[in-house]
Amino acid sequence: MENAPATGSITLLMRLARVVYRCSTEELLGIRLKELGVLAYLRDNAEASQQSMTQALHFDANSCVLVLNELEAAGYAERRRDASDRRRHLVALTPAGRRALEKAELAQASIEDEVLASLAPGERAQLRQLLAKALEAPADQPAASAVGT
Amino acid sequence: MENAPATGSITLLMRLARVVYRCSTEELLGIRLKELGVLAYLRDNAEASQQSMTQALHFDANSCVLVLNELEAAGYAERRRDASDRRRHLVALTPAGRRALEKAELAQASIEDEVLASLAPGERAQLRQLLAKALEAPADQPAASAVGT
DNA sequence: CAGATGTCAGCCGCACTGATATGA
DNA sequence: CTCATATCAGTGGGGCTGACATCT
Repeated sequence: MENAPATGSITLLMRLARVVYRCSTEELLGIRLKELGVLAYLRDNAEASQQSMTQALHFDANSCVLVLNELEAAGYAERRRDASDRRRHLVALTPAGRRALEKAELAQASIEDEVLASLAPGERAQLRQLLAKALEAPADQPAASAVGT
Repeated sequence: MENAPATGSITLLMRLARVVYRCSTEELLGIRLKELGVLAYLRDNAEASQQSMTQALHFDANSCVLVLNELEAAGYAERRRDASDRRRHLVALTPAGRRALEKAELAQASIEDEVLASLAPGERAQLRQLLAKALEAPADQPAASAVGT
């Protein structure tokens, strides 16, 4: 009988996330883990607005601003006004940012190698696909604002 | 050629973790997400020492103490001295704790249902297995204490 | 005017560090 | 004395909320 819930996926995910977070130090990556995520997004989405970033990365708008402040100060990203809508900032990766990203991803690969040490290469690829697919969804609905106060 | 790194598993994992964290409010679960993890561990490991908890859950020792303080105050867990080694506390789930856990896991299941909405049931099971397997490993080695200073 | 976008200040929860107490 | 276990206080980061400025 399977009335033993055996620990939900969410709990497992958060455990793994803690392990990853702990291992992903700035010393190893060169930049912070959050910054890596932003830079990776900028590589694939040049000229992105900050709003699209926050949605795609599931970031808080404020976190986004703060990270971009750091990235811009470090010379890794640039904010430019959108000429067609001057409320917006278009964010772009700089060459230095690209280099920092590549370096960070190299370090991250070896971290991933340890964290996922017990998974075979095929399993890691599978995990990656599943994560990517899960994130493709509009999975943000707080699910029960109707639960109420 | 695949020189497009296409966003690492770690980055994806942290993104999903943010989504999960955001959705897993105390209002929905009845308890905090961290507490749920601890209660779930206690269900499967009665009479566990706090040290074994921190290792298994990848928790900080201090976080562990704080969570147990809350759980004990709420009447969901109990700390007892180990008679054979009086330095240790043996932590046990109370009946109330079990009920809170079951309620929380029910809520968590529906959260999981939304977060993983774009995954088919089989894929969710697969994801769960992969996460569990990844956590089975001694994947904690900081990987480069030799890098630093 | 309302609405959208981005920025900033402040609060809270969480992880980590270092110091302390107790017991083996 | 040492080591292990647990506890606590303090610090740094991350995420969130609310107020504000700018622009459509």
